[in-house]
Amino acid sequence: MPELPEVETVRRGLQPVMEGFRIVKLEVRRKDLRFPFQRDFVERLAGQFVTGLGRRAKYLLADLASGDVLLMHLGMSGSFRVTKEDDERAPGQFHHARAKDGAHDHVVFHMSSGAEIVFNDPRRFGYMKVIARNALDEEPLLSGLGPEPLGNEFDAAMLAQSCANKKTSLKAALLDQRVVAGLGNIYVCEALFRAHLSPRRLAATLATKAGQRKGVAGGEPTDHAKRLVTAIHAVLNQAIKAGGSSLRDHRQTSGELGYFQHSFQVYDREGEKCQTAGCGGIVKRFTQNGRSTFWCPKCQK
DNA sequence: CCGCGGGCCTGAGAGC
DNA sequence: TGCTCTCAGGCCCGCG
Repeated sequence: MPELPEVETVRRGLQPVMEGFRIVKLEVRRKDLRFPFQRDFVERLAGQFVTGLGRRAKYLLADLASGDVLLMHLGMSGSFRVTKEDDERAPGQFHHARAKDGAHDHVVFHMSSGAEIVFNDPRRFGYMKVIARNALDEEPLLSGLGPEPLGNEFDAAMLAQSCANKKTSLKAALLDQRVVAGLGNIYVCEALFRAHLSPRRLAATLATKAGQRKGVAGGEPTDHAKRLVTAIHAVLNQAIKAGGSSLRDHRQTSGELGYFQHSFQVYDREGEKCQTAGCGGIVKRFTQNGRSTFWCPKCQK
């Protein structure tokens, strides 16, 4: 479930207890998540010093002093919870709460910082994999990813160009991690709403006719493409500031809820009045490529 | 190559 | 209460 803002929130929560510390002990409580763990997974991580914690799209990447990188993905229901081992007996209710879903606590990192970091994932669509840093460029999980939506290289011209030859809807294009990496169903709906663009629109309409024929980078972005990039930036930055969105599973690593869900304007708001000033439309829902789309047919064109 | 639909899992909530 | 059905923030894979 986590999209870029949730993953970034998790990264910021883990960084202070992982970066600059050693993985004293690693518990792996099952043989697989989405994929089986590598045979040497534990031995390559146990005792290792973490030099940095980064993010690429919806992936977390922990750099190790050994030259390996630990790649982590939260799937739909993955989460990390941090507690200090030294205040372990303080919150009695904590142990109580943990016993409740302890069944899905699959991986536990015991850090030299004194932190205990538990990865919980009921649906097990998440996964972890250790890769040599110098083989990162050939890693199939990462190699197809498009630009970071908050990175410098992502702009209207680039978005228009990568949409120019697409035969899908704009909604599907934005969910395609090869076009832009990190958006998911919620933030695509929200960005399209804020840009007043229809999810049904053909993706290729973001480029001018000339740009579509040429298919050249730096070609001709339309005002629509500019508006969309602005909306994507805005919604992601606001969501990160709010600690992400907590619908079902996502929490900050401290256990606190994110609160961007209160700022959704269309997602999960079917039947509500459109929030665009003076619009008066009603938020509708329909299915596109097997996913729910929420939008206002009146002001999104 | 591209786009789509199925499948992977569990749990929450609605309706009966 | 409990059963059945639908749906969920993602992404890999096989098919046409």
